[in-house]
Amino acid sequence: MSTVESYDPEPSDRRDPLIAGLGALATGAPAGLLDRVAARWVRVDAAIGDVYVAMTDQGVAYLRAEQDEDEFAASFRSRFARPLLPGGSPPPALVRALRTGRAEGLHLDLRGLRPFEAAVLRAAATIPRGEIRPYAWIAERIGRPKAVRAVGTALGRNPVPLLIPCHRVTRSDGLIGQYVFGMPAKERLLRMEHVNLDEVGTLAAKNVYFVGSDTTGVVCYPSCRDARRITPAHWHGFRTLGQAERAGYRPCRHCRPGGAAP
DNA sequence: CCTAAGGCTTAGG
DNA sequence: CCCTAAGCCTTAG
Repeated sequence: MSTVESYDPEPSDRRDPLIAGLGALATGAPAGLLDRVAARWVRVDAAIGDVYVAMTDQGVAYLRAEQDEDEFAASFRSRFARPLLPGGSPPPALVRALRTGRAEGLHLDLRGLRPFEAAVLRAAATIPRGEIRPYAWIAERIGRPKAVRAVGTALGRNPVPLLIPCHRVTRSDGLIGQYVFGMPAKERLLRMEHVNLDEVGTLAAKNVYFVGSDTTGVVCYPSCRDARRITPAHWHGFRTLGQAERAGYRPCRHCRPGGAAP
């Protein structure tokens, strides 16, 4: 910190770096220091209703749909050791992200996450709007194929839901799965993003979890944008990825069923 | 530091 | 089809 470096200690301070450091803190704080320490909260109208959002100087750090600012502050403090101050009006980029569901380019402050959690969220962030992937897909992608349940736990702790679209992660058996804001909200969000949940359900009822085209020999998750273009005459459903592969299909490079590496 | 319990799951019986 | 327990990261104790 420039304050500490530029501080000219009194002779008596010279031997003790701690005293010198404390002294530096006592001299004038530079403008902006407060915002490097404190977070600011704002309220934004999101697709699921009003949410509270905390931002640091690095970006958006926390988003929750609490009842009021006190409740939000309490949940923020139970997780972050940093003061929370009122932040005025929300940045346009944030408002846009929460209204459109497109968070590209928005800065997030994800410091403090465990490496596993960070990996899970990074994978979740790659799921395009309008598509869904299973929890097991994330587990595969991050190289922990059996940590499926831990993936759910990590997503449940997503500090910035909506911005990192954990609602696009659903169960392998075709059910929606749990969600921080509740299952109904998850379903509403997905329908809003034009995920055809009715089709997903219909297929699941028939034990179809993968679909392929016999012209391209490519197999996809049903919600994959490429799967939605398969001509009915060439459409084939599969229960497992293995069955599709045995039939000569290879995983789609876009939705990467099974979590295949790039 | 260690153990236990529990969570936005899933495969297998 | 329902039920169980494996499996694994976190956190509470």
